[in-house]
Amino acid sequence: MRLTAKGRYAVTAMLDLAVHEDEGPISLADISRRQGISLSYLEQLFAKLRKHELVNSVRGPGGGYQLSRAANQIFVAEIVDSVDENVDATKCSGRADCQHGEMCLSHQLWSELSDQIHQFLAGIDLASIITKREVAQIAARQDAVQERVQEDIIDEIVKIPALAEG
Amino acid sequence: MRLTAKGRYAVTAMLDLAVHEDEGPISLADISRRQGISLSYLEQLFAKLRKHELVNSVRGPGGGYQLSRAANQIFVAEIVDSVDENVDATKCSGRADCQHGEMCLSHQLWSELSDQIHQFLAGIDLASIITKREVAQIAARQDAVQERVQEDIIDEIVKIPALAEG
DNA sequence: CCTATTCCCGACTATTTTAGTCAACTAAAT
DNA sequence: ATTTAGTTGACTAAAATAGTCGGGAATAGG
Repeated sequence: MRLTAKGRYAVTAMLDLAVHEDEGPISLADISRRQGISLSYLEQLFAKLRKHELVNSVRGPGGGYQLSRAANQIFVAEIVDSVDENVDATKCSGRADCQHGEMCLSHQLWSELSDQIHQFLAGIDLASIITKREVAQIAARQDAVQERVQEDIIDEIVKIPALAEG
Repeated sequence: MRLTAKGRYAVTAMLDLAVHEDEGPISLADISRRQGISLSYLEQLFAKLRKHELVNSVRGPGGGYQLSRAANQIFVAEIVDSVDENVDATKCSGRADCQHGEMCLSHQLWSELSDQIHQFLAGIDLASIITKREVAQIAARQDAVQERVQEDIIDEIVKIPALAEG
């Protein structure tokens, strides 16, 4: 799981779509103007969002993009994953200098951490972000999530194979 | 909050320090060898970790780096923040095209999300990652024992004449 | 049909970040 | 003194990010 400005742009744009959901298709030009993201860059991002079926497109005058599902069925993790195209995965599987295990340990520790962040973002949908804008509500709900997630990560970490000597 | 390979390297290196905590100062050369990170790149990362007082340095032969605090007092979020040097903050504070508010809404939504991720990582310390893993090793060993016992029982069962099929 | 709008697509480019190199230097231990 | 190892800064190659450009193709309205 990577978190960069690219993902933020995508989530921002999707939030814009969700907010203006009832106005019919929203053109990228509108999003560009409202969110301060260049049109061409939005085109690249939406090509990926469309490929991952998070949005539908409508061509022609009055056309634009719409959410492919209800806003409460689209989760932040999906959006970030769509535009980040994460390729690397474990990164040390099958590598020679990973044989003595210590390196794999760290990789896996990070991987588990990353998975937990992913789960965290997989639990947050666009609608909940928009409708529950009161900070206290969001914070309270996510504290509960956070607690569970932290227990989970410990559970996952204890499954990691033994560490080689220093 | 950004999550990239850079932060992963830093966390990996800090985990290495924590694991070998009782061996005195750990040289970057050791970490480089064990974790497969280039020495010079580690130097850059540790310059920042040192600046943020997450590690202490010891010069000369037998020198190296040590955690500046107990491993259970060093949290993943601190490490990531140290090497990422996040500068941008709100990014739209005081900008002209943010006057009509809509852009600021999205920025703020993302900002809140980002804060939650940060809080999540701020709750995970190095020690909890490592100590729980040791518990796991014991558990894994016991699992292995239990497995063998079960196999033995099955071996015995198949030898019972009454169960032999015609 | 024509035309404006808008998505669609690929190639291209500039900037920034990542990751790493190199070299010279300082501190300390033997 | 010599060796080990941190400290610093300048430099570079490669990748990702962010954006540009130019042409398409679909479609609504006239």
